[in-house]
Order: sequence, then C-alpha cells, then structure tokens
Amino acid sequence: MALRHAVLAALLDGELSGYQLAKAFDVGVANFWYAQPQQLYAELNHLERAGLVAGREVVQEGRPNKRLFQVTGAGLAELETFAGASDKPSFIRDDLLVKVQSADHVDTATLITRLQERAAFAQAKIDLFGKLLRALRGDRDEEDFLLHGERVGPYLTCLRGLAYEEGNRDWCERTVAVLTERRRGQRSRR
Amino acid sequence: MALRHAVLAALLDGELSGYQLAKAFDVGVANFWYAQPQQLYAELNHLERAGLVAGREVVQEGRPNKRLFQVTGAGLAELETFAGASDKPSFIRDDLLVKVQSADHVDTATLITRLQERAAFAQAKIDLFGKLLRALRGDRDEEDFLLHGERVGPYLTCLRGLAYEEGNRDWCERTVAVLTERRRGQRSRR
DNA sequence: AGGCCCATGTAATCTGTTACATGATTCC
DNA sequence: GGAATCATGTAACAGATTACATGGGCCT
Repeated sequence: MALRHAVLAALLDGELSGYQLAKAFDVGVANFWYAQPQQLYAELNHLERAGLVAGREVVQEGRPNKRLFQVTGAGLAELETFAGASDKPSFIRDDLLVKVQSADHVDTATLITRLQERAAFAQAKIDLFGKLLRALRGDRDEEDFLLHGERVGPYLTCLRGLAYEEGNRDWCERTVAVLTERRRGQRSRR
Repeated sequence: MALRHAVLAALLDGELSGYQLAKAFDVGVANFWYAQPQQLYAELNHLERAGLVAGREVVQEGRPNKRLFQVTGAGLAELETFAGASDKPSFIRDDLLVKVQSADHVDTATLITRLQERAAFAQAKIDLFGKLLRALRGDRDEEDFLLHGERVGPYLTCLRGLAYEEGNRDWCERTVAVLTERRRGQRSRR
C-alpha cells in the first residue's frame, strides 16, 4: 500500500498530470519508488475518489486534454500518518545478483557481459542524478543547500539513488575483474 | 519469473528443505532475493513438477519429516539459459525513502526516529554479513579467496549486500544529521 | 503454562506486469 | 512516410502478501 504514498510524495512539488507523473517516476522519482504508467493512472483515480488528491481538467488545443492533480489536506494528513508508521525493511530483488550467485556453475563469459551492461546503465544514472542534484541546489554548494534550502526531501532521496548506483557500478567492475582474472587462471592451468 | 531462478541458485550449495531455504532467504540469500516461506514451499513443488529440482523425503524422529531438494541437470540448464538473458534493471522501492521525499511537509522528529531504526537495522546486517564472509573464506584473505576459492558466487553477492547496507547506514546517518541541524536552525529563528 | 523451533501447507486478497486500444500533433 | 510525444485508460494474468491451520518437542 505504499504506492499511494509514493504518489502523494511525488505530487508535493506541484500539480502533475498522470502522464507527467509517469515521466517523473522514470527519472527522479525512481530514486525512491518505481511504478508503471498504468499503475499511476489507476492510483490517481483511486486517490481522487478517496479525497487525498484533487484533480482539475485542463483543456488544451492541438493535444489531448489532461487532468492535473494536487495533494489535499487529507492527503497531507495521510502522509503524516504514514511517516509515523514503522516501515518494513526493503529487500533486494535483482536478476543480476541471482546470476552472480550461480557464477560457479554457469558460463562466466556471458555473466561478464551482463555485468558490463549493468555497470554502463548505472553510470548513466549516476550522470543523470549528478545533473538533477546540481539543478536542485542551483548555485549553492551542497552543504549550504542541505542546511538552508527550502525543499531538501527530493535532494536527500536523490543522494541515496546516486550512492546506490555508484555501489552498483563499483561492485559490477570489481566482479568483472574477479571473474576475468579467474578465467585467465583457468586457461593457463589447462 | 525470477523467483524460480533464485531458488535454483540457492540450492547450488547443497540439498535444502523448504524450511531451511526459508531461513536462508532470511539471512544470506536475502542478498540477492527475498521471498516468504509460503512462496518457497509453493515454488519448490512447482520446480519439482517441472523436473528442475529433485526432492527426497527424510524421516525424522522427534520432529516432523522433511523433504530435501537438489538441483537437477535440467535445473542447471535452466540457470544457464537465464544467465544468458538480459535482465531488467532493478528499481528501488522503499517506504523510508518515500517518507524522506516528503520531509519538508511532515514532522521531522518522527522521521529521524525512522532513520535511526533503519541505521541500526543496517548495522546489524553489516555485522552479520561480515561474519558470513569470514566463514565463507575461512583463513584465506579476501583477494586470495576471490582468485582461487572454489565457490565465489555467494561471496560476491554477499559483498554486494554488505555494500548496500553500508550505503543505507551512511545515508541514514547523514540524513539524520541534516534534519537535526535544520531543526536547530528553525528553533533558533523563532 | 507460555512461547519458540521445526515443518508444511491452503485460501483469499492485494499488487504489479503485459498486452491491447485510441487518436491527434510534431519532428526527421 | 514513420516515429516519437502527449494523454488516458481497460482487461487478463502473474506474482506477492496476509491470514489461517496443524502438531509435537524443547526451554524457562
């Protein structure tokens, strides 16, 4: 039931349409939650019926009309309650780690390819998050922004996303190095 | 459909019962996947029917009988195929990050409590993973074990789990420091 | 006496994914 | 002419969580 709260948290920065939310969940917001457009459209209608967000139709020319949503007072109260509840620990569920777990029983050449793909993906996100952080803090430096900026929530979650992807990249590179070295060892021993 | 592969990967280290698997998925294995006992019992039966694992009943005295499962040749082949497929990127879905995202609209005192709880949880896992890694590598040092040990898959995934929890702990502590400092600033300005 | 460990499941429900559907506008 | 963007959904299916069920042994 945390998707509803993720949507509310994402709408704190201003009105968004379902479409815009979906875009946000693909970049910045993906730091703390991930969801597909279909889920978001459904959840927005759900939240509206529950009175936690309010939608208003915006008529557009030359493109489809859209509905912009903002968090209501009840929505804010709901977030407050949510923040008070103890949270379930977040667990890793990652295809790539399953593959590395079986590294000793599976062809390592293909594994190395997967790891390099993931490292490249992680690096792309690192670059993106770096840009996002710079945009959020403007011309201040990080320390100053964290202590005196008005909206630090998104900055703090983006920092976690950045560290997470740096961890991914470093681990992938280390693992590639280990598996490559082991292959060399095996070849020379034959 | 990756739970099946996670179970296969977990069984590579030897025969396990559903109950033992569930324990493993709560500690070490939780580095690469997480699942509840109910899911595991169901998946084991499923895998057995598909011929990817073979179970044998072990009669016990003084406690219920159990069924031990091991990976079959077909199971190994399935893992090999899985390793070859490209994997979907793993996304973060974390209650705590949702809460921090709304930090500017929510009571930060309770948030700080949540962050401290999470930091303590992360530290406990760090300690556990440290022990696990030492047990896996025996009296060798890490570099030596990674290059010449026989089974490095579990070691490598445990390293990722360790780094992940260190990242959690460090970020939680940093975030607590920032939020605490901001509260001090707000008080003195009133 | 109460609670935890071993050991395995079923059933109902909730969440999330995949496939399908529509249709105008803008960019290459 | 074809692809991408804007904009919103429905329907079917797969995966995960929660609640419930059973029962002996061991520890305090």
